[in-house]
Amino acid sequence: MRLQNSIELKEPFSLAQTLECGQIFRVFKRNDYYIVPYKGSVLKLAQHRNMLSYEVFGKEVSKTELGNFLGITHSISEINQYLLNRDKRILPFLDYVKGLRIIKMEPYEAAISFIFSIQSSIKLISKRLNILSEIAGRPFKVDDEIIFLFPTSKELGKLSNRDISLLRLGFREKFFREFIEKYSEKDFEKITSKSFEEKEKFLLSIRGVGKKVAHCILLFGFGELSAFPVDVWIKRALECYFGISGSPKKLTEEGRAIFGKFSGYAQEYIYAYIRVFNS
DNA sequence: TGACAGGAAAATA
DNA sequence: TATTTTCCTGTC
Repeated sequence: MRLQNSIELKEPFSLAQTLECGQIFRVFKRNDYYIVPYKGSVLKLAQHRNMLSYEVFGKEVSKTELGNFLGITHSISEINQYLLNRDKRILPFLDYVKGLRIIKMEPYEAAISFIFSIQSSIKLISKRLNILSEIAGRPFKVDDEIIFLFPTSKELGKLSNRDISLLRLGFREKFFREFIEKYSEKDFEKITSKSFEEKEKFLLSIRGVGKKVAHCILLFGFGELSAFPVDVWIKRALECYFGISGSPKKLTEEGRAIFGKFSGYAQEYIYAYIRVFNS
C-alpha cells in the first residue's frame, strides 16, 4: 500500500526490523502496512524499498518528528563505522541486522513499557500495554477500526485498583500503583536536558526500576544512544562471542566501555541477531 | 502438569 | 558491598 506522504530513505532502513525487534510494543501489523499509536496521533506506515510512506490520523506529525521517532535521522554508516573501529567483532551482528533503527518514544510511555517488561515476553508486554490503553486511553477511529492511544498520567490516575489488577503484574502491582501516583510526563520532561548520569540516577530511584530497565528507558525514551541494557540474552552473547562475563550491572559498564557513544546500537544488533538464531 | 523463562527487591553473608 | 534467594504469571 502506498500512503499519502513519503520520505525518501538515504541509508539502509527496515521498517519491519525497527518495529518488530522488541523496542516498541504497541504496533499493529496489517497486510501491507503498520498502525502505530504515537503521542496524540495514530500513524499508518509502509515501506517500499527506499521509500517510507505514511499517513497521520489526528494531530499533525511533521516529517522531521516522524524521522526522529523512527531513527531515520541517525547516520547509520557513521554509527556502524564507529562501532567497527571500537571492536571488529561486532561485524557479523551489524551485517545481519542492516536497517534496524533505534526508536525514540515518549519517556513516560517508555518507562511504563519497560516496567511492564520485567520478567516478561514481548507478547505479554504488548498485552499489558494494550489492556492499559484500552481501559484508560483515548479511543481513536482509523478507517473502520478503533485504536487506543497510550494513556496520559492524568488518565492513569483515574484507574481503580481493580482496573490495575487486570494487568496481572503480580507482586509488582504495588510498584506500578506507586509509579502512577508519584510520577507524570512532566517528571520525565524536566530531566531531558540533564546528563546521562543524572537521568540514570533518577530512573534508578524509581521503585521497580533496576539497571536493565533504566537503560532501556534511557535508550528508547531519551535517545541516549550510549545506553547498554543487559538482559539474559545479552549476557549470554557477551560471554559466548566476546568472552566477557559478570553481573548484568557490571556488563552494562563493560559494554559501554567497549562500544562508546553508540553502545545502544551495538546492543540492539547483538540482541536482534541472537534472538533470531535462538528461536 | 510440572518445568522453565524472565529482572528487581529483599535477604544474607 | 557482593552474592543468593524470592517473588508471580504465562507458556508449552
